[in-house]
Amino acid sequence: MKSRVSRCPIEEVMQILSGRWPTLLIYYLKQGTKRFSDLRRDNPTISHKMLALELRKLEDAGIVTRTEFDGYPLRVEYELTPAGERLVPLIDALGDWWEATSDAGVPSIA
Amino acid sequence: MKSRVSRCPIEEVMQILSGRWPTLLIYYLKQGTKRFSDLRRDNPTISHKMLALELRKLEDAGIVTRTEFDGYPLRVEYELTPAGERLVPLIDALGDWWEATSDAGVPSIA
DNA sequence: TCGTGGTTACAAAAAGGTGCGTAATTTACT
DNA sequence: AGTAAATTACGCACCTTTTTGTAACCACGA
Repeated sequence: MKSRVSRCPIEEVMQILSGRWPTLLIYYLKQGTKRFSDLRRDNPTISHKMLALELRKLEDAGIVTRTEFDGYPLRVEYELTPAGERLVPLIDALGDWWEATSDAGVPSIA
Repeated sequence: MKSRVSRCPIEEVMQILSGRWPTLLIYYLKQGTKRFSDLRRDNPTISHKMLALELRKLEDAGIVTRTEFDGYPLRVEYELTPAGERLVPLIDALGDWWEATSDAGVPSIA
């Protein structure tokens, strides 16, 4: 999804949150500051390329901060911004909604 | 995104809502019952293949109902389920969040 | 030589677009 | 009256575009 079709804010958010990783990364980052390698350990199936790309996307969107500590082994920390923290409950609400609807069986009949 | 990496409900919702179309279709369907061709007119850049696929996905997820009226030119109507209507405010909240954070300028400095 | 946090190039996989076919009936034209 | 064409909501096959994975490389030190 490289370009937008409307100027709607909803489409813009979905452009950022779409895909497997963004919400998962936010989920792990709400536990606190994480380093690149921490996030790779948290979900081992992401490739380092994808992790780098997704983190950049979240950074550009103002959801995470990237802090580089220059030193010997080179250390970078990722953390949710205040805006990112405000996003967390909204994502959780989606998860809750899904749990509720799938618990209710087939909603098209009920 | 064909398979899941965890059993997390958030990942499951994102599997359904990811991409350009799902939220847009829900947006138009909250205006009321729509037919296939209505939805194509609402957003002209979707192909009929994509529209059919996305509608099936939303149907399987219990977000929309598909009602087939068999007749001469064949008529099918799509409508939000109660669960789908409960989802609408959550999506709107994401849009509002995005508007608020992007209005605030660059959040990484502010 | 390994670990850190990447970038780049190439390849594989997935997503998406295009156009054709379909069924049944109305309408349009001759 | 007979024929052709249009409508509706797709499914299917083929092909292009986009996304993602893989692997290699980088610098810097312990």
